[in-house]
Amino acid sequence: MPHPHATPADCAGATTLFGRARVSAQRAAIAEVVPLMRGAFTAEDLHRSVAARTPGICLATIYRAIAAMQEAGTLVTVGERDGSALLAVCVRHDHHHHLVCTACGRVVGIECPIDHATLRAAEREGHLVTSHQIVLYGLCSHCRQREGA
Amino acid sequence: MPHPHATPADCAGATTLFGRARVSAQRAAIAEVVPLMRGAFTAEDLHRSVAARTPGICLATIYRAIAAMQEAGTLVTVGERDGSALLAVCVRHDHHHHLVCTACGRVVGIECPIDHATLRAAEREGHLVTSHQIVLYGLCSHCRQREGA
DNA sequence: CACGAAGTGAGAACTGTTCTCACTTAGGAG
DNA sequence: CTCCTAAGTGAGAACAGTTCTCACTTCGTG
Repeated sequence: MPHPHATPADCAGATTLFGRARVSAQRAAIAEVVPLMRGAFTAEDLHRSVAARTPGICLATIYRAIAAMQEAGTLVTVGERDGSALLAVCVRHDHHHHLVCTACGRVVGIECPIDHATLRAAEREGHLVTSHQIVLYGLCSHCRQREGA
Repeated sequence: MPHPHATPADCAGATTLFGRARVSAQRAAIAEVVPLMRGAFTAEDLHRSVAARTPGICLATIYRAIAAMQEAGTLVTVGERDGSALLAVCVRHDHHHHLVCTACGRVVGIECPIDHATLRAAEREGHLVTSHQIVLYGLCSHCRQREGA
C-alpha cells in the first residue's frame, strides 16, 4: 500500500471515486487499484487485481463498489467483452464517447462523431432520434505507433 | 398453421430467413411468425409468439433458430432491453444502423450518421477507429405523428 | 428408400450479476 | 470520546439469459 499510515478515509482517491458514499477499508483498497487498471476492465478483472492485495474480498463487494462509483459518476460502462461489462474511469462530463483499443484495451475519450446533418435526414423521414449510444473500436495512439501504421 | 398442406420446405419465408440451413417444421413455424413481429423482439418474445401456434416448442430451439438466421444474415441484434438481446429482421446489406423506437419498439434503418471528419480529428491525435457500433433511440415516424411532435 | 447430418425437446449447466442475511463498521450526533 | 445507526461486507443462494448435453427424430441428398 502506498500510504501505510493513512486511514481509509484519508485516501484521496477513495472520496474522488466514491463521491460521498461511505469509504470502507475494502473500498479504499479498490480506490487504490482502480487507477492502476490500464484500459477498460471487467468486474472480474478488478476483483482479481484487488484480491491480489486484499485477499478474501468478495466479488459482491466489487459489484457494489462499481455501482457506487457509477452512481458517483466516476466510472462508466464503455462497452462489453464476452458478455461482461467493460468499465473505465471517466471524469469528463461533456458529451463524448469512448474508443476501446482492440490491442491494449486502453480507453480514450473521443468527441461525439455524430453528424447531425445526417440525423436530420432521418428526421426528414419523420423519425426523431432522442439519444444514441456509440462504442468505437480501433487502435489507441500508443498501439498505432507501435504497429507503425 | 396457415398452410396446413405445405410441407415445411415449401414455405417461402423459411429459406429466405434461414438461408441454406435445414428447415424443420419448427423452423417453418418460426419463419411464419418472425415477419409478423412488429419491431425489435427478444428471444423470449419470439418463443411466446411461436408457442402460441406451435405449443411445446422449446426455447433452445428458438435460440438455435436465431443463431441460424443470424448466420444467414437475415436477423441482426439491434440493441438490448433489460439484459436480453433485441433482435430484428434486416435484409439491408449496406452499412447502416438501427433506430429503436422507444414508444412502439419498431426498428428502422438509418444511414450511418458518423461524421468522418470528426473521426479524422481523433486520428489526428494518433488514434485509429476501425469499427463502430451505434444504437439510436427515439421515435419512429408513426409514433412521432401520433404524439403530434 | 436409406442413411448421415442436422434439428429437437427436456432439462442441466454456465456465466455475469444481484440479492439475502447475519454481522461489522464508518462516521456524524451528542 | 462514545453511541448509534445507516451503510458496507462476506458467503453463498438466487436469478436470468443463454448455451450445452444427450437421446431421439427428421430432413433431404444420393
